[in-house]
Amino acid sequence: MNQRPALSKAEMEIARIVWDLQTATVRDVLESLPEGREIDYKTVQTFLRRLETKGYLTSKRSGRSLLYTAKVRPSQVIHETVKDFVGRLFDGEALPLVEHLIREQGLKEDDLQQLKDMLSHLESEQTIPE
Amino acid sequence: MNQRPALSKAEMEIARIVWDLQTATVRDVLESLPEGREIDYKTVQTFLRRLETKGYLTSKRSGRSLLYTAKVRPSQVIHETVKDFVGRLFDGEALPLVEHLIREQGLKEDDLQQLKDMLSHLESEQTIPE
DNA sequence: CGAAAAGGCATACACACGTAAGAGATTATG
DNA sequence: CATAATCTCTTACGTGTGTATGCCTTTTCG
Repeated sequence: MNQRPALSKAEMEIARIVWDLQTATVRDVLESLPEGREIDYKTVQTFLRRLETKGYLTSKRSGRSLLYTAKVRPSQVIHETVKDFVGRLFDGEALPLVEHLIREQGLKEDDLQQLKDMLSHLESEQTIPE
Repeated sequence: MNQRPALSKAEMEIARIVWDLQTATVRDVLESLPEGREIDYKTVQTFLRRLETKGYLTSKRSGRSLLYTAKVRPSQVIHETVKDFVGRLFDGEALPLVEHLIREQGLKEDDLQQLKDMLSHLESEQTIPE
């Protein structure tokens, strides 16, 4: 079904920036790095090239520089990544992870309320016909 | 706070088996590998040794072989791992991940019900004082 | 008893990763 | 225009990762 090689942590970090910018040059990405994340122009360049090689991005020349954009839908990549994660840490069971998130990771009052709302809504949309 | 080097995927796989067995020899782990996961005795041995070096397990000699057990609470490791994951993929926001899990990953009717129950329960325990 | 089995410890080895330097081309600037 | 700044492309390099081999010792079994 899929079969691009998996993204490493740093690659994911860079990919997310490109997704966010929609289309970006090496420099764009470099400048969008969060405060304090000091990494060389050349390094960013390497990551973008690798992301293209791995099939996650495509590039198009624009003047003397390259414009990178997503080749695979970000949501797709996220989906796969989460799935793999759940698989490896929770035996593929999503519920225990949700449970964990609610109990032990920062879900606040507000979030809980939103979550409840979401669940009620689901109830009405129930059995969404494809 | 923490500061063991992170676990790699394969290391996590092995660690989880040890946690599950509570205490395990190389051979125990080898035999607890899931169907189809063919990996050499020596390889398992290497992983266990690395897990010890990284500070996740300790070993105690028993006869001629070594018994490995958790040195850090599994829940702790899970917690850190999930946190890192949420950090890298969802900007540290747990809610979007929960949302994702509900919408796109296998949460079924049943799970949703359980989830709702859990939420109502939380309501009663509410505002747990630190 | 002597060979095979089972262990440990040390070492290996190819490929992935994070990070970048070097070389060469193009563009901008004092 | 000569020099500095930017870019790309290629190559590098230490460390991590997945998977094991080698060698040595202690058990076990035919």
